[in-house]
Amino acid sequence: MPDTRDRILAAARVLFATKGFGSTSVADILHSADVNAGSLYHFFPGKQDVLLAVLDAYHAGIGPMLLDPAWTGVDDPIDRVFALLARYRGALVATDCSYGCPIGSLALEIHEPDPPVRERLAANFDAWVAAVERCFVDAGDRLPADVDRRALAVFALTTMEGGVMLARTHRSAAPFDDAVRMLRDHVARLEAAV
Amino acid sequence: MPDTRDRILAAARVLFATKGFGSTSVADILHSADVNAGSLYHFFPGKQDVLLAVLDAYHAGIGPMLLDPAWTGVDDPIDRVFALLARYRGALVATDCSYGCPIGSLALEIHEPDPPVRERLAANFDAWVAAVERCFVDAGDRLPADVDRRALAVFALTTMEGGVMLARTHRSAAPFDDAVRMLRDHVARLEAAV
DNA sequence: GTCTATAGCTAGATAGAC
DNA sequence: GTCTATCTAGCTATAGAC
Repeated sequence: MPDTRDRILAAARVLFATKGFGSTSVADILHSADVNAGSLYHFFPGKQDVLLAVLDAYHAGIGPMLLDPAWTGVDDPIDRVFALLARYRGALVATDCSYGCPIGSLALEIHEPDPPVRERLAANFDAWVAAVERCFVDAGDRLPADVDRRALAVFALTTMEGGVMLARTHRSAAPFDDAVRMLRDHVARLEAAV
Repeated sequence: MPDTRDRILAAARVLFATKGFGSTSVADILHSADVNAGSLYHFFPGKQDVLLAVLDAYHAGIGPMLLDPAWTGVDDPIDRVFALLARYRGALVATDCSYGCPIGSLALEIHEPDPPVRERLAANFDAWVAAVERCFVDAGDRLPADVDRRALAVFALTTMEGGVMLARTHRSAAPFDDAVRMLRDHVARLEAAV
């Protein structure tokens, strides 16, 4: 039996990703984690603190939980960018295009987040961008020297997040694929321009 | 004094855009519109039906409320695309990067929307994409013939929505500007490739 | 650390006079 | 069409025994 605190976090992570933060009640978490209210409030001051811990877990796990699985067997730095995007596509189609990026969903759901929440959302985005920026940096002179690697990584993130948003709304991976195909074309043209 | 129903819709539109749907209570709408509960429930069966009417209003108003103001004095079809994106940037900076695209926010906030809600969100995205696709179609042979105009319009939408998401989270227009600059560069390379 | 029971509040929605 | 008062359900969080 895993640690109680971990069970709470695991349950909350799934529920926040599938139902959102506001639509997930503490009772939902308790039921899903098979835990009593007293235990949850023993470990966390309140519901928002559970969210903070979930966001910290995402941030800490971006390597082992997201990047490493996406990049096993993929060495080419530019292929890695699109392997990462393909990972999000896999999550989409595996859930009938209803599950996307949990960070993005929370970022738009919580309109006026308390500073600690917003900071953690931003930190997650920053870590994603830094990882992809690293790919583009590693691509070296395959990309024109004057191309801003970090801005290109931000562009990859907006493509993914916007693609997930449209795919979920249309319940179809087609808009996600359209956007990623355009990004792939852009990167190919950058490579051809060297 | 405007029509009561219109006052309700105007108040709900602002509240849903600034606070979100879930965080806006019926009491908030009543107070903001200076209307009593009996009046709201006379015109609408419930809160969700107010949302449906708001989404219909966005859809009906995409020309007069969004495209027309963005495109006055802008005749070049490709400039029109970026004038539209600049309009969203203006909304961002005017609100300290806390207000973005109301449709996108609702699309990610409401995780399992009832079919009528999801259909209207999709219809709003479709209308946006169709308008931008028209711009790229009007660009004619300034773009390579084999470029999918509709996919390019979807790409513009994902850039905008993703950019708004990051700008709001970072409370900075910089990521929005990064993404739009990359899109602009992509379109410029397409034009140069003809 | 875990359990049950419940406080205290706010939500969406309704009733019925006018 | 508009008003006030109110119902019922669900929420977060707490109390206090074990």
